Amino acid sequence: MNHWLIKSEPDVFSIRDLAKAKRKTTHWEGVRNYQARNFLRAMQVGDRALYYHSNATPSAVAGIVEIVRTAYPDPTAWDKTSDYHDQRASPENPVWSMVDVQLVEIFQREIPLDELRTVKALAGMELLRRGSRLSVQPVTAAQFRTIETLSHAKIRP
DNA sequence: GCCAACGTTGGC
DNA sequence: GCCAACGTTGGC
Repeated sequence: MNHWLIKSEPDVFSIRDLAKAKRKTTHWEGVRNYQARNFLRAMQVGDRALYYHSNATPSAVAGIVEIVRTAYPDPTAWDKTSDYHDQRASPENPVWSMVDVQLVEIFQREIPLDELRTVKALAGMELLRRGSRLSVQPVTAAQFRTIETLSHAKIRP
């Protein structure tokens, strides 16, 4: 099982929106970066991902989701009315992929970015790299566990 | 709203 | 293949 981190702007689709969705599941559409797409394609059913709120106050890891369907064509790519429309895409040549994710847990306590930066065990995280903007990225099992544990801590460190 | 860092595009 | 111009991401 692999671990991941996926970003969403809460103004667009927050983890609470996911909690309200049918079966607490959504299509992870709109990824338009090749590196991120390739990580989507590497996801397996049962993999877990940290749900990160970007462009938020504060930006933070907000919870955990599980991959419940592996990558398949993202139809918003050839939908002219979609914000995610891409000229090059068509049903015959989808170009972009999405997976389905299901809510596992909303953290009792979100872990803000500035706190993540203080945790030694997380020093190698892609998210924390200067200038990093990758919206789908792998995390190690140890990094995943560290963040999960922080979210359950009763007292702020 | 600003702007640094990044990815993509397209001229050459 | 280089690289300048451009558009986007995302922290602040």
